[in-house]
Amino acid sequence: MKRLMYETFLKSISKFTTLTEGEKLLFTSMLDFRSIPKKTILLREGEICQFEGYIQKGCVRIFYMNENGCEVTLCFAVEDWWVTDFDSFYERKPSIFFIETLEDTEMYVFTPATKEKLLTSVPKFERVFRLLVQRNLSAVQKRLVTTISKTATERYLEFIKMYPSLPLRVPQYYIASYLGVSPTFISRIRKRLSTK
Amino acid sequence: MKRLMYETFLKSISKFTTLTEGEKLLFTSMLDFRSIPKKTILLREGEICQFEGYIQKGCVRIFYMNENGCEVTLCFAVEDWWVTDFDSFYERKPSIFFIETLEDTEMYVFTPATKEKLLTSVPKFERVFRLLVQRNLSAVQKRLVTTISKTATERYLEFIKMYPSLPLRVPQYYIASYLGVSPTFISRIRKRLSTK
DNA sequence: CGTCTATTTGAATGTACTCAAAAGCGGTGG
DNA sequence: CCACCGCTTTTGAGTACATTCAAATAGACG
Repeated sequence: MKRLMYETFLKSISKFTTLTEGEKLLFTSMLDFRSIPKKTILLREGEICQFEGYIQKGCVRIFYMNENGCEVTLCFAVEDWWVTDFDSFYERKPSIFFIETLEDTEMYVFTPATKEKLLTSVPKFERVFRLLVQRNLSAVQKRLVTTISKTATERYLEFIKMYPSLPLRVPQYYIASYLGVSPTFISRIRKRLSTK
Repeated sequence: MKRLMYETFLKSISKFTTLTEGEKLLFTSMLDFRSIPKKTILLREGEICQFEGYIQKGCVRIFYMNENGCEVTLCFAVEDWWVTDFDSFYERKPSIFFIETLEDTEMYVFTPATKEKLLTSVPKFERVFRLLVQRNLSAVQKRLVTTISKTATERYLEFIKMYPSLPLRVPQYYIASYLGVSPTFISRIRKRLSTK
């Protein structure tokens, strides 16, 4: 019963390692299920992030808010993605980010305590999460390079190619804040592209 | 004798874990020492990265070269930093980056084989390197946010505050390519700042 | 249907870029 | 010691990409 719920989840972990039935049980027993309505703030700047979540269903974004109240979307996370502020969650530091749901969302979450327990009881998971973080790092590195060296139009095209479903799921101005472009200009980009 | 050479190195690892003498010996025995002249290319785009290096002395940069031959400096690494292309080194994939020395450099390096051996023989190191990668990720995330939301002048000021010694060590146009600004414009920024 | 939110459009502006030329700087050899 | 060469930085003029502000339009939802 419960095993079924975790199916996609365990499949996603199995990309990195092979788990015994016992380890699978241990893993899933550490997780809390949470169902969260749209537009809920899960973490505020200054708070210490208390969760590392695997998204079963829904959509979440991490964003930074600068002095002027201007937002930068660090990332979107949808089904089969992990979401947390690593720096805050693992180092117990106040976060500089906000995390909010953009849709009704279902997540399996670790707390710092359950995550630590998992890692110490099955060291194999250290490796799994190291690999996850490495992939994340590599993705952010590539995005940084793109942000620096491409025009807004190129970045927009790359974005819709990489995440074709997101423009249908989230407001356009969030995509603007992800690409580092004003909402106005996203609109003009789309217009230019559609007339060609 | 040899122990002394590794002193700063072991101190840097000890921030993350406590090591027994045996573990220290194992660790250091896995490392190769390399002395590399200035302006040596250590990794080319398309190659698989064969090293993960700890910089004892010198300066290295990782950069991306786009279609037009335009460079983006992903990062500079100096004393007490690690340098590798994670994605390429760990996943055995052709790199999209170049790595080159900017000064005569001394490094302790792992190969994929020695690194893997270290990780399997002392699982504790999985954690150490997970933490290192997490910090790296967190730094790149912050930089992405800065790159998106701040002006070139603000980014320049932030850079020299964070790395006061680098402008004295590396040519200005490398800093430009790190900040995502033309060399011409860095010059103008400096002029404007100096006349105020 | 009305209200609230999101997107589009126009006009004016600004930030940063390109290109080309000049100046500065450092090393090497005559 | 100076002259020359190559490399880096500076400067000027013109331009492009993207922003801001304000107003108009379009969509979504009760």
